[in-house]
Amino acid sequence: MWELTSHLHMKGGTFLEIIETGDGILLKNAEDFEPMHVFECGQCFRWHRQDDGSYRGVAMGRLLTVRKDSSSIMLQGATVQEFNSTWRKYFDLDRDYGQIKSRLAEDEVLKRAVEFGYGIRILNQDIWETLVSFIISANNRIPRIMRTVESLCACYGERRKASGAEYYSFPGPGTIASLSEDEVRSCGCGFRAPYIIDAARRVSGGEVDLDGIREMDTVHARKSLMELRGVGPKVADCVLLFSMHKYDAFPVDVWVKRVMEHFYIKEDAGLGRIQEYASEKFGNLAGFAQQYLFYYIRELFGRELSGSR
DNA sequence: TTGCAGGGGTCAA
DNA sequence: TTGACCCCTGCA
Repeated sequence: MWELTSHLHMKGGTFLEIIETGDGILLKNAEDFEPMHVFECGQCFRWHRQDDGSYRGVAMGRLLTVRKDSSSIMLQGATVQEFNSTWRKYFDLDRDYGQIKSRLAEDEVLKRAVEFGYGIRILNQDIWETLVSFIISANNRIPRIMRTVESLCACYGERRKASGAEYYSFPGPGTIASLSEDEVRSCGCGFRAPYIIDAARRVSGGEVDLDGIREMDTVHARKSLMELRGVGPKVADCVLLFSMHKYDAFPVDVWVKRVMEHFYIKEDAGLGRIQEYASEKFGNLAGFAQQYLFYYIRELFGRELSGSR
């Protein structure tokens, strides 16, 4: 049953049409949006593929199912109000990815990577959740990171209901600050448990202001994040890119290191050299380039090896 | 069945 | 620069 049409938004020369249906929001003409690419390019850990190919997840405290049919995207469980206040920004829908891709595709390697992961979008995720998730990601693999995050939410998140389904929010810094190391460890966090508790105490106590860090330039924001225990260059760059709109951040993990050495630098290179190279070559699109490259190299060579992040 | 090697960011020595 | 950290997977 279709209801109410229609909220029109300009986006890169085409109109994104937003239609409210009985059980969600339908986005027509949503270009450059492929749920599999968005949710499986390593930027998020609470989205799960369903048997019908849709993805269901909890983000920004809400349960949502995302489904793609031909050229439309269905956001099942969302209202127009939630779309405007939350999902539009979360899915970065006001950005013209077509333009970004054509600029990146001037480079031969990225041309292939962009063709492969054509529907990637960089999500604007909650900063606290992104910080904790990527502290957990250190020395870890994606399936285990997902299990650990779910376990933290199930044990210490808030239990909520939406359209008959139960789900758990991500526990806030105040909640985690009150937990013991054993309680956090028991969720599968391992040696990262003290880092997570330390971050929770400093954030909930006001010593660290995550929103304030987001307002800094990339260099200072990165430095501030790295003052947290368990946050090195890679974790800091992921937080910058996936929750703070710092699109010049270029997270370098083993896969990105491999792809940069193999295709560009042609020899072993340290982190500093790789980031310098990326910054010169991709500039303020470095973060986008990183996502296309990561998805491309991992899907081609890595998936059966590990699933690491 | 068991046990061991390997993977992966950050910290501390 | 290097080993330890926690846990899972793959393979003898």
